[in-house]
Amino acid sequence: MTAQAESFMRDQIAMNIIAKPQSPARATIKTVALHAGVSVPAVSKVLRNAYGVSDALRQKVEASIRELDYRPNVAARAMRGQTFTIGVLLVEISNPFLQQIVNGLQEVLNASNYKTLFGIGQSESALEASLIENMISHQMDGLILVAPQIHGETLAGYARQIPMVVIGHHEATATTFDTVNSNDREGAEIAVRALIERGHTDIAMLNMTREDPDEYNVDSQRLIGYHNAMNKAGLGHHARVLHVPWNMSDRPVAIKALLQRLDRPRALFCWSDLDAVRIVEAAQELSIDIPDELAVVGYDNSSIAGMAFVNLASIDQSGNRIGALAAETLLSRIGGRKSASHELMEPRLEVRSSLGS
Amino acid sequence: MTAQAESFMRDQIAMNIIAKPQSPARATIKTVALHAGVSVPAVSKVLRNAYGVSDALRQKVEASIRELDYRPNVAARAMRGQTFTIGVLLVEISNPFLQQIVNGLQEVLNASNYKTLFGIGQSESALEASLIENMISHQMDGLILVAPQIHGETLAGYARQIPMVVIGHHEATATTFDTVNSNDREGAEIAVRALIERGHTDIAMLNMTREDPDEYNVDSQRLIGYHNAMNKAGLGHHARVLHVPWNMSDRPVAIKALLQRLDRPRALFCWSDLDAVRIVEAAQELSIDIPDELAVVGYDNSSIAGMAFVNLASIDQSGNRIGALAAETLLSRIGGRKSASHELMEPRLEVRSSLGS
DNA sequence: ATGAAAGCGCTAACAC
DNA sequence: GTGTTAGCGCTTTCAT
Repeated sequence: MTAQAESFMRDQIAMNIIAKPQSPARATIKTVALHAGVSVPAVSKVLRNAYGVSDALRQKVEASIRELDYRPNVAARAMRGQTFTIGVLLVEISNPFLQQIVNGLQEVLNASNYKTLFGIGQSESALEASLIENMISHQMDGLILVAPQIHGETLAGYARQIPMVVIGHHEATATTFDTVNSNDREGAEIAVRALIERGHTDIAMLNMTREDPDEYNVDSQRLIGYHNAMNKAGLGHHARVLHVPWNMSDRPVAIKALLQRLDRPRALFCWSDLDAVRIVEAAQELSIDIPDELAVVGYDNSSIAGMAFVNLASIDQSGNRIGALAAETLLSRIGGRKSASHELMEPRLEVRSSLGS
Repeated sequence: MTAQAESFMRDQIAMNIIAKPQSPARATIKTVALHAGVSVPAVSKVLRNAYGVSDALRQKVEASIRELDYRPNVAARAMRGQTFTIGVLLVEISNPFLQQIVNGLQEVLNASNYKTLFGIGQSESALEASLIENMISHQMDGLILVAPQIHGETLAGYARQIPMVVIGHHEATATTFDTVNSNDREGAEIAVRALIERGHTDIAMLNMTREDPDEYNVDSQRLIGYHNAMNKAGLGHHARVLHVPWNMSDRPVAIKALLQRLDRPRALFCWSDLDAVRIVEAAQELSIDIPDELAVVGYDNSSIAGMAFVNLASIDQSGNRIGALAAETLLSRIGGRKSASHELMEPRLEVRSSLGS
C-alpha cells in the first residue's frame, strides 16, 4: 500500500469515527426549503399557518416535511416566536390531591397545541424559584404554579415576564396573574360545622407546619376557616391547633404521640388526608375508637380515605376541575386577555363513618 | 400649554404605555459586556469557566453579572452549546413507587449543575413519544425515561440523538443507551417462593393488563419470575394468571369480583401494591380472612402496605437508589462514556402478616 | 489573554 | 404570494 493510500484510509476511518455516531443530521427548515424548491420563510409560513400562502406552495412544502420527517427545533423557535410549551411547577408530587390537578391540567393542555413540562419543587422555595426562572429562560409560553411556597410580590415579578396562573394561592387582589382556588376557608368551616352539628365542642385542628406561613397559603386559609366556625358557634375558647413537624419519615410517630397525650381532643379536623389517615391508623393501634372516642374529618377526599378500612370523612375539592380550569385560564391569558381572573370553587363534605352520627 | 408641549406630553405618555408593562428588559450577555467594558465572547468564557481568562477580567465580569442580575438565556444557549437541562419522562405519577424514583433522581440532579424538567406520559405511548421528541427539540442535554411504553428499537432511535438512560425496561443488550432496573424476575420468584415455603400450592398471579405486552416491561419480567418459581417447585400445572382491566375507576370493582369467583385461589402474588391493597380491602368487605383464607404478597412496598390496617407483605425495590443511580449513570454518559451500562438491583421481601406463617 | 466575525434555526419586516 | 434581508442571544473559530 502506498503512503498516499494509507493516508487516505486513515482519513476514511477518522471520518467514520466522527461521522458514524451522529445520526443522519436532523432536517432543518433549510433542508425542507431546498427539498421543496422554495425559500426558508415560505416554509416558516406554512408551519405557522400564516396568512398568504398558495395552496400549491403549501402542498409542496408539506410533502417535503413528511418526506424528510422534519420537526421544527423548539430551541430555535424560542429565540423569535413561541415554543408551544407550558411549564407547570408542582410543589411536590406525593400528595395524591396534586395528581388530580395534574390530570385536569393534562386533559385540557394535551388537547391544545401546547406541550407540558413539569418542575417538581420538593417543597423548597429556593428550588421552586430556580425552576421558574429556568422555565422563563426556556422561553415557555406560559406558567402554571401549583401551591408555590413563594411570596406574592415575587410571583408578581415573574408574572411580568410570562403569562401565569397560580393554583392554591389565595391572592384575589393580584392584577398581573390569575388564580384558581378551592374555597379553603369555607371547606374548613363545613368540616368543623359538621362536627359541631353532631354535638362536639372539644374540636381541635391538626395543621401543617411551615417555617414561614403566609396568609395566601391554603393551610392558612383552612386555619382561618376553623377559627371562624368555632367562633360562630361560641366555641372560640375551646379552639386548639396541633402541629407535627413537616418531615416525611418521623411524622407518623409524631402523630401517634399526639393521640397519647392526656389532653387528646374528642374531635379532630385535619388539614390533609395525609395526616388524617395516619390518625386513623394510630387510633386503631392505640385502641381508640373512631368515631366514638375520636371523630375525624380530613381534607382532599383522596382515594385512600374511601377505602373500607379507613372510612374517613373528608372535604372534597375536585382537583380535576381546578386543574382543567387553570389550564383554560392560562390559554385565554396567552390568547391576549389582560384583566386578572380569580376563580373560587366550592368544596363539599364527603360524609363517612369517622364523622360519627 | 403650547402645542409643542402637548405633543411632547402625549409622546411621553405613549412611551410609558408601551414601556411600562414590559419589565426593565432582561439583561443579555451584550448588556453585561457593555457594562463591564469587555467583549461578548469574554463574558461567555467567564460564564462557562472556559480556559484563558485573566483574574482581572473575571472579577469585572462577575461584578457586572451580579449588578445586572444577569442569567443566561437557555433558549439561546440551546442553539450552540448545552442547556444544562435534563428531561425525565414518567409513565404516570399516581403510583407511589414512581415518587421514590423521582426523589432519587432529584437528589443527584439537584446537586449537579443541571435542572430537571419532567414529562408525564399518562400511560399513552403516543403522548410519551411526543414528549420525548419535544425534549430533544428543546436541546436538552440528556434524558431519563421511567418505564416507557415504547419499543426498544424506537428507544434506540432516540438514543442516537441524545444521551439516554432507561429505568424499568429490561433490555440489557442495548448498546446505545443505559438501563437501570430492579431484578423483577427475581423479585417475583422471591415472593412466590415465600408462599410456597409456607405450604401453599394454589398460588395465582394478578398481573397488569396491557394491549401490547413486551418482554422488556417489568410486568412481563414478573410474570416470567412467577412461572419460574412455580415450575421449579413442580407446581407448573397449578399456575394461573388473573387480569383486571387497566382502568382506574372500575378497577376496584373488578378486583372485588375476582374474590367472589368460586375458583378463588388460596394465595395471590400481585404485580403491584396498587392492586394488592384493593385485594386486602375487598377481602375484608367479603369477610375473607387474610392470611388464613387468602395469603397475599404485593410489589413495591409502598407506604400504605405498611399501615396498621393493611399489613401487606411486599417486594421492596428501593426506588430511591434506582433513581439516584440512573441520574449518576446519565451524568457519566453526558460526561463522555460511550459503552453501555446495564445495572440490576436486587429486591427483597418485606415480611408482613398477609403472608401467613 | 482578548476581541472580531460567523453562524446555530428560526421568524418578522419589508421589498417585489 | 413569494423571496430578500436582518437579527434573536449565545458559542466557536480564528486573528491579534
